[in-house]
Amino acid sequence: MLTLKFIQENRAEVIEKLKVKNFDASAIVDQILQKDEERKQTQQNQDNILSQINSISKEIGILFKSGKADEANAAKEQTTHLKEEVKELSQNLALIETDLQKLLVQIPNIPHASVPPGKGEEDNVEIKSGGTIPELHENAKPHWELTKDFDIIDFELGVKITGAGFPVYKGKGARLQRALINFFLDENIKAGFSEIMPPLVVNEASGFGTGQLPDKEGQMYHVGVDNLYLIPTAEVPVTNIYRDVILQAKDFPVKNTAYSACFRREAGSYGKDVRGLNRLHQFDKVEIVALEHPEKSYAMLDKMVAHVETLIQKLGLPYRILRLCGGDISFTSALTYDFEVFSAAQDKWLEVSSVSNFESYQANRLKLRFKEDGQKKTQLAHTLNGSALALPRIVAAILENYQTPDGIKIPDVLVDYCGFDYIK
RNA sequence: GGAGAAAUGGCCGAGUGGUUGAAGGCGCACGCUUGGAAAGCGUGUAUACUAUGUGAAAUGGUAUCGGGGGUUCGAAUCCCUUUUUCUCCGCCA
Repeated sequence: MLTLKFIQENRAEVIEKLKVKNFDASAIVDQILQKDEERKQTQQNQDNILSQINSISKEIGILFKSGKADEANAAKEQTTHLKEEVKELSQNLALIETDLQKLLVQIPNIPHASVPPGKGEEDNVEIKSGGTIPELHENAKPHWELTKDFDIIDFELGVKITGAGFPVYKGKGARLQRALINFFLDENIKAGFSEIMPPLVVNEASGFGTGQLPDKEGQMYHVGVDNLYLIPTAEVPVTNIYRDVILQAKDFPVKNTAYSACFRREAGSYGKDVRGLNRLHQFDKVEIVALEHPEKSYAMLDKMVAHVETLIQKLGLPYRILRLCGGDISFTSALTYDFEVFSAAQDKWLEVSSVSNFESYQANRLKLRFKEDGQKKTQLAHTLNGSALALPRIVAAILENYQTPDGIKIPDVLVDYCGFDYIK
């Protein structure tokens, strides 16, 4: 979330810039500013009274020590009405603070100046493309037929065991999966990210820290008995490593990568692009997460985008990079680049990565701060993350684009990881 | 799952109702000392909100001793609750 201070000092700018995200912040910003005034007033009153009580208490202590019990007992009575006042004020203050919090959480992150205006995905701006779209043979098939023909991914079996959207990877299909995970992790490590194996379930505080809670609650699987959530992305546990942490400026950049299974309920998205591997409830993804100094976070974003691009290039897939418009960018992001690969048999672009700079929006929720050398003041760090990469659609594109009349050719970089060069 | 013990600052560790944001030590920073270093000496060393205020600073108030709640004029200290850790028992990949 945005900091109160920022909203106070940049009221007009906040409202103006959020228009790019098609969000009218004016009413809510005013409510926030008003609530905060209330909060300050109430807290000042409370602090004053507490201060009085504290000093009376000290006196009482001294009186008792010097044997003046009578005077001490008399002093006690002074505090009774003060205590009542404090009780009321603190209850009030708690209410005001929850209200304020609820309001603050409703304001999306400010989009970066380069975010194009727009309503939806049709307004995203293509900034780069690469690779060549293959010419497929006559009998080319979409991946959901290929997976069946070669018996490498079994969707029906997943339905039996769990439900729709939980495929079972078999034989070379499973092996390809593992190969991709290892390939991505190794490449990320070479690019300076250090590997993390995080928990796959997180608590409420972590869900809040990265912005999934409270608003996207319905998108996560919830383990009710223990009040835990299955992670929708490794971003959640990995970024939360740094919740309530104060770094030194010299610690930057912090770069982590993690493979995890990801779980998404995808409530409300049935019926649209859900065939085969296009949209799953459980899928594998390798994530990169970076923490950076505010002055350097956009340079880091560029590096991350360039790195993700090399992964796709090494796999030999046709791709394009989009700068998301205000209508398509996420609530918490300031600037996002999406990567899409072209899946030839479906004749369709599939999103395989989303690389974002959240600036201090997540950091504020996380209380992730840093200190400049020798400075006492803390500042919020910037957080960034991206997929590098999400597997299912990469697999879909590999299967479709690399299919030949003789079977599916494995991209060169994966052959050693797979231990085979064709799926026949 | 059952029984017991514990949780204090960057770390170790004292502290069972009264000027305790918290002894002492370590670490760290700065200064003195030195040809330089070590040792020694001195000073400093949490976070948030807030008031006054500044070029920067500084000073005051409030809160925080795992989390939440309570008792009390006053809580690190007493009570309740919750989480985590350790030990023992049970179960188990």
